Amino acid sequence: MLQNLGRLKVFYHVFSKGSVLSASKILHVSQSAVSQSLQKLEEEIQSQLFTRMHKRLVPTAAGERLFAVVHPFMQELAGCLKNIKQSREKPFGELRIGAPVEFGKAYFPGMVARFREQYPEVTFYLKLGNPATLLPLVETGQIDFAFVDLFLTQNQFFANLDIYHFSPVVDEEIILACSKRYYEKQIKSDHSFSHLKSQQFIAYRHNAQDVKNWFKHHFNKGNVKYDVVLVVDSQQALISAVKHHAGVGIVASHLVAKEMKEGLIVPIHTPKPKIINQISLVLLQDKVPTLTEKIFQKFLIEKIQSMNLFS
Amino acid sequence: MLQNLGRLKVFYHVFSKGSVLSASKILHVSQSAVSQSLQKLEEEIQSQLFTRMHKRLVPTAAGERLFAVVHPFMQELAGCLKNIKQSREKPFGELRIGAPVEFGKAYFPGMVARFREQYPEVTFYLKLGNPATLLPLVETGQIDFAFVDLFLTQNQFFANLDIYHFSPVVDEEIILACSKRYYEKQIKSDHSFSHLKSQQFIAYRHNAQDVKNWFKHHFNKGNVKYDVVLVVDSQQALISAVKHHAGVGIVASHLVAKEMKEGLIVPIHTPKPKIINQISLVLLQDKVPTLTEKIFQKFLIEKIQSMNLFS
DNA sequence: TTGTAACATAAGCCTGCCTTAATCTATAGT
DNA sequence: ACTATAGATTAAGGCAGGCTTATGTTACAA
Repeated sequence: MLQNLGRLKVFYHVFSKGSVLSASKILHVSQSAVSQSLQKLEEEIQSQLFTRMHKRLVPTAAGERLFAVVHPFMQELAGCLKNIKQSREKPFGELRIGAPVEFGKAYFPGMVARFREQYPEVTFYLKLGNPATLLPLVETGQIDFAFVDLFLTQNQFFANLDIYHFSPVVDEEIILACSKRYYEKQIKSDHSFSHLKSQQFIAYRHNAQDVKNWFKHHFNKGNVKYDVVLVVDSQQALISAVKHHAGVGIVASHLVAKEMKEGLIVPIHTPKPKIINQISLVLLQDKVPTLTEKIFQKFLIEKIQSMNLFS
Repeated sequence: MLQNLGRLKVFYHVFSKGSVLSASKILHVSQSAVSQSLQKLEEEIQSQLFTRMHKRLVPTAAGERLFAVVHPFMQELAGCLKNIKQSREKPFGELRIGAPVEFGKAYFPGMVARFREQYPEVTFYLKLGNPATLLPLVETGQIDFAFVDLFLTQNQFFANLDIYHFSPVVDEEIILACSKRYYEKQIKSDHSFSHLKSQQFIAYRHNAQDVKNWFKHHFNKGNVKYDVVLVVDSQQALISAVKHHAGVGIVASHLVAKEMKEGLIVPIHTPKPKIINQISLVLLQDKVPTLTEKIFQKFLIEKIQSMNLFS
């Protein structure tokens, strides 16, 4: 490896201009400085880079070879620095964002599209997943920030949560729901634990973690085996199953607001307060957000809150 | 443009190792020096490149972007320097060579093949042309050296011939020749100027510069208009034309040695000494030849001379 | 609580880069 | 032929900037 990269810059300009003097003007140093730098470089790689002709430097094969490497780099570097610089003045570049699957699927494409209307130079990388997958990505800088919901996975253990900064974005009401027909046939207004625990459940995992969480909250009962009749990978699928009377399931209330109004889907309440699933923006505690990040976060939060999920 | 490229090297290692300390070990400087360099760099581009976490640096988007440019460059640079270095120890890389058309066509392919058997890491770029095109390429470093013959174009004017170094490689005997049948029918042993100048000529240019040079040498007569019946672009074509009794033409004697021995082609002599076309190796006066160049030049000259063009 | 590991900061030294000035040399101009 | 000029190299010395040592800070482990 070369010990002094700075001399490559001198070489680059000398090669480009074919002259020490004009290079020295570009570099704002004396021609002597350029001459000396160049000699040091040649000494270092122990090869002539130019043959000295009167008032002119003619590149040797080694010089040509080196320039072929340095030239494109200088171009790219200049472009890269320009990008970094201009992303301080106006949003620019790729934003790498994590989000829960439902949240991401439901809101992100539209948000991104609308944001890009305003800031067309911003591109996106969207990683969907649960906190267990997203937080490590935030920690290692593989994504810039993430949205996470804490309910469905709230009982999982995360070490070092204090390296993150959480800011609540929106609250979802989490309910246990079933179709009206299922309710009338199976629930019959009996909201006791012993009755409810024997229902047929639609869950997101085979272990029914979401269901367990719901019962833990409402009855303070854990470690119960529930009858999971269907495992789904999305709330939309769950809602569809519920509509078809397949059983009861956990869902964000705003996603079934219409169905509840029409009486197709019925929430199952208990005396305990509602479960609120807090969706938070999470970023590294010490990270100074870039302009692009700040603007997009502001944009996204405003849009989401203006949608008023409880309406 | 970045003012201090050296700091990129520090950045590169810090990014690679994700740690100031381990970068400092690689760079053989103190941990503090690395820390300071990095801060200077961030200051210079006015963007954070890493978010500082406890005992760890996590790259930001800007850092990732910069690394994406610097990383491939460092790889290529290392490779390039390795190449340059090893081309000091054994022949390596591309040789860019100029040669006269005939000379190049006749000898080069075989030479290159045989050389590459011995030094397979050497590749070639061969530019065929006359001195008027080759010398400027040597001067501007676009080819490393060239072989030129001076006879056919000897009367052309070249400025600054003293920036080149010429070393004779081989002497060709240049003759005026025709077929035996043409000789017996048209020349009839009359080698006088007045008789010869009225023959039918095969030449390499419309202006018959080669023919003019021959008459200038043998009779000291210039500025005569000759009857050029055929213009060819190669000695092989000229030889073919001569064999078919089309007229007389200038050719290197060794190219028609066999035909002369068999009596098919006849040279036209005069009392003046033979014309010797000296083929020289030409390189820039001040250029220190690389190992690859020296070895190939030696190889080529030995091969050519061992062929003994006058045999 | 203490110890430790890793990064940041402070202060001063010293290397190495840059400047100025002189020298060299090929070309242009008279 | 003589001089002037322009561009490169060489030499010497000043000084900025990078490096080192020492200290501060902080989170994690024991």
